[in-house]
Amino acid sequence: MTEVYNVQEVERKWQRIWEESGIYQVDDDDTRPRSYVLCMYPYPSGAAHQGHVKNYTFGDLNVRFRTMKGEAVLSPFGFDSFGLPAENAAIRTKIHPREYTDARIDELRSSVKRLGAVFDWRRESKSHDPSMIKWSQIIFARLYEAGLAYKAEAPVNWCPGCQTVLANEQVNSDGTCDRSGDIVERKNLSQWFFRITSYADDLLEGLDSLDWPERVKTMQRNWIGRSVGAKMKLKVAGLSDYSIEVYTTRPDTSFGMTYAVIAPEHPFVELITSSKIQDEKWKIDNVVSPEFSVSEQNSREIQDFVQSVKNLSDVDRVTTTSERPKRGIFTRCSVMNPFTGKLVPLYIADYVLMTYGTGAIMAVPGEDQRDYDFAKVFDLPIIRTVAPPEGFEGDAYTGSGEKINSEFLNGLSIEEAKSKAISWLQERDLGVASTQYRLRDWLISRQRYWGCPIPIVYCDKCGTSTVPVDDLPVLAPDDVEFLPTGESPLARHAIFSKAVCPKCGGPATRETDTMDTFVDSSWYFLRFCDSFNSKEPFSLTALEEWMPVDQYIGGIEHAILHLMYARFFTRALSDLSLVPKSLKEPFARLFTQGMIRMDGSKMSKSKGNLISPEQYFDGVGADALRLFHLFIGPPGDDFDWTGQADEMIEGCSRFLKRVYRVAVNEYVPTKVQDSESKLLREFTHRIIEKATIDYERWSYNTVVSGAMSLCNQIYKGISNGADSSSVDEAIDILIKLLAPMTPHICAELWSIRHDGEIVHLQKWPTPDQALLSSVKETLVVQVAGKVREKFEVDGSITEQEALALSMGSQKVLSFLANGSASRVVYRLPKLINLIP
RNA sequence: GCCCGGGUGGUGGAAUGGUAGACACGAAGGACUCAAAAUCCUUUGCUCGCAAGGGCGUGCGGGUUCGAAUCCCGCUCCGGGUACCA
Repeated sequence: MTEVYNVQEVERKWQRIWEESGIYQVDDDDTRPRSYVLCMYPYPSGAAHQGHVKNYTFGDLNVRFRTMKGEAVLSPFGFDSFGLPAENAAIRTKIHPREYTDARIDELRSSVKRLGAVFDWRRESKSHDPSMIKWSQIIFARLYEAGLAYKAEAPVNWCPGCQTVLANEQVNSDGTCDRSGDIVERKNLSQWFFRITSYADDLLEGLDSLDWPERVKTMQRNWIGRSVGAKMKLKVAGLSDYSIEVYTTRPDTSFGMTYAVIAPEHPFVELITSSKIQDEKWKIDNVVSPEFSVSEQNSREIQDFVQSVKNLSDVDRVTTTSERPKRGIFTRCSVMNPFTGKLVPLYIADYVLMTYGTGAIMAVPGEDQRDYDFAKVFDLPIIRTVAPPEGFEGDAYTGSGEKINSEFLNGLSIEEAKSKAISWLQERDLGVASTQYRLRDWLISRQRYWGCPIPIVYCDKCGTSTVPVDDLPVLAPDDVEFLPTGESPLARHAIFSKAVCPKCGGPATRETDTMDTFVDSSWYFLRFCDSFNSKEPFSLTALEEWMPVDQYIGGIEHAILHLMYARFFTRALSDLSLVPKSLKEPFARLFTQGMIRMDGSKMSKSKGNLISPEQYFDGVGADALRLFHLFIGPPGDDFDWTGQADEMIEGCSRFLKRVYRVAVNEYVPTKVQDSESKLLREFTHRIIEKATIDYERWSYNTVVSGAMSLCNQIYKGISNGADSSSVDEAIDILIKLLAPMTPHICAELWSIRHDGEIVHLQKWPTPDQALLSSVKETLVVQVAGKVREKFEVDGSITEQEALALSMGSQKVLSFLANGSASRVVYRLPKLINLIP
C-alpha cells in the first residue's frame, strides 16, 4: 500500500484543527512553566513575503518546541497598522486608509495561517483599533505628566517631490527621499519629543545584561555615543562679559589649541552680526574694548558665509574631501586659552555641529585630524602635545605617548594628563568634567492623518493640557480629504482642530499632529500580556506573569530604532509604576534573522523582486517551504535567492514525501538481523541527542540534516533487516523531531500511526543513555598528525589497547621509519597520534 | 575614514583545536518502464596512478601546537552599519 500525500488537503485540515482546538491559547491560570515567544509585529502590506515566512517559521518552531518541552507559551500576533503607505494609497485611490489597511491585514493574516504558524488569535491587536489608540494616548499623557514628553521647535525632513514631511527612517543615508529620490530639505516646525536622552546611561548600561547579538548591542552603544571629557569657558577678547563654552574629550591637549571654532548656528554668530553691536551705547553698557573689532563689513561677510552653509543640503554639508576642503570664516574675534592665557583666533565653520556638545570647540590640529585639515586650509599653527613615535609621518597624531609642550602636564600619559587638566580647570572655576551623548531626544510628531492623534489641547488662557482620560480616545474624523499638499488632513479639518479647554471650559485648539508609529511598537508587547483588560492597557500582575519576552525574533533593520525605543518605554513606564519596578528590559533574548536577497538587494515589494510564498503554498505546501528556509543555512545568515532555490525547495518536498511513505506503509521484516536493529536504535538515539542540542542553539539547518540522516538510516535498516520495533521507534522519533519544523505532515502522520493523537502535545523525546554509551567509536590513527588508519573500537578502550592496535597495523608501521614512536598523544576513544 | 561580519567543492552549507567537505541541490552513469514521470542504486574537491595507494587542498603570508578551516600577527577581497559627535 502506498498512499499519496495530499498536501493541500492535509495542510488545510490541520490549520483548522489548530485554530479550533485552541491548543496554543494560554491563560493566566495555566499551571505549566511560562514563556513568551514573540515575532516583531508586522506592518500589514498585504500577503506575506519570504521574509515573513522565515520570521514566522522561526517563531512557530520555537512555540511548538517549547510547548512539547512542557511550557505554556504565550504566542500572540498583531499588526503595526498605522503608517504612511496607507495614507499615500488614500491620496492615490481615495480609498480610506482604514479600509485599505483592514484589507491588507486580512491578506497577511490569511497567509500567516497558510504557513501553519500558530498563535493565540484571541489576543490579536491592531495599532489603529480605537482601544489601542486609547491606551497609546493614556501612556502619552502619563509620559507628558512626568515631563518625559515636551514640545519644542525642531528641523524636520521635507520632501519637495512628495510634498510631505518624512520620518527619519524614510530618508536615505545620502539625504534623498526613499520613495521619490528627491533631496530632502530642512524645515523648522514646532514638534513633540520624548525625553529618551534622560535614559541614555540606563539604556547603555542595561545592554550588558541582555542575551542579544553582540552586533546589535554594539550598534546601540555607538548610537548612544557616550563620551567623557570637559567643558571649559574661553573668554572673548574685548567683550568682558562674554565667553564661549567648548566641549572636548581631550582636555590634555589644551596647550595645543591654536584656534577655536563655533558652529554657524551658534548664538554668538547672531550677537556679532546684529546691528546693535555697532551701537556705541550698547558697546559701553556691555564693556566692549577696542580689541573687539567686528565691523559692519565683516558682519556681512559672516552672514553671507552662514547663509551659504544653510543653503547646502545635509549631504553636501557633511562632505569634505580633498576636492571639497573644509569651509569656514574668521570672526575677527579672539578667545583666551585658559591654560596659557594667550589669545587664539575664533572661526565659524560648518564642521562643528550645533547639535552636539556646546556647538563650539577648541581646535587642536596636532592631535585631531579634522582640526588639522582646517588648519592647513587657513594656514593656522600646529603644536603637538603628545610625542608621536619615531618616524611618525601622519598629520594629526591621535595615538598614545608622552605629553610635551604642555608645561605642568609634560611627561604624563594622556590619561593622567586628562584628569590633571580637569582638576586644574575645576580648582580655578574655569571648567568642569562633562559627559556627552550622541543620542538625541526622540521626535514623535508626524504631520499625518494615519497615526495615533496626540491627545493635547492648547488654550490661550491655560496653556497646554492633556485630554482628560474620560474623553479618550481622541479619534481622527473619517470625513477628511486626502490631498498631496503635505498638510495633514487633520489640520484642515474644521471641527477636529476645535476643542474645549479641560481646565477653563473655554475654546481651545486641538493638536493635529499624530504620533510616530514607533510609539505604537514601543509597548504592544506589554498589551499582549493582558489583551482582555478593558480598564487599562495592562495590569502589573499580568506583566509579572509573562514579561519579559523570553525570545524575541525579528530583522536586524530594527537594531537601533524599535529596539531602543521599546527599551526606553519599558524603563520609563517602570519608573512611572505602570510596569513592575523590577522590569527594566523588555526582551531578554533577541534573535535577528538573515535577510532574503535577490540580485544583491533586499527582496521587497518596492524593488519589485518578490518571489511570492503563495505559489509554494499552492504547490509543494507550507511544510516544504518552511523546511527550505530552515535548511538553507544558519538562521542568522543572509540568503541569496537564485535559480537553484526552486530545486532546493523541490528537494525538501521530496524528503517529506520520503518520510510520508516510510511512515504510512506497514513494515513486515522478512529476515531479522539483530545487529541491524541495534545499529538503527543507536543511530536514532544519537540523533535525538544531537537534534535537541541543535534546537536549543538555534542550529536548525543541522537539525534538518540530522533528520534526513535518520530517514536515510531507517530506509537502510528496512532493507538490511532491522526488526519492526526498532523501525517503528525510529519513525516515531523522526516525526517528533520534525514536528516543530514541518507541523502539518507530522501531525497527519502521528494521527495516522497513533489513532488520532496530537503530535504537538507529545513529550519531547530524550535519548536512552545506555544506548548512547554502547555505541562503537571510530579510532583515528595519525602518524605525525596525518590520518593513516581507522579502527572501530569500544568507547572504553585503554591507552595500551589503542597503542597495541595501532602498532599492529602494517600501514601505520610503514610510516614509522624505525618502527616505534618517540611520543604518543591520546585523545581516546577518538584519536591516537604517533610522533616518530 | 571608523566599527562590525564574512571568504571551505559546480551551488547552499557541515565541522567551536582532533577523520575537512556531513546533509542537500546540481551533474554523470545505471535499474525499473513500450516510453516518460515518480522511485531506487552508484559516482561526484583537485591531482598522480591500471590498481593498491600517494601528493595537494578551507582568500594570501607568517606564527603557536603532536595536531589549525578553527587560536595569534600582518595583508587582501567581499558584505553590512556608521559617518566631521570634538
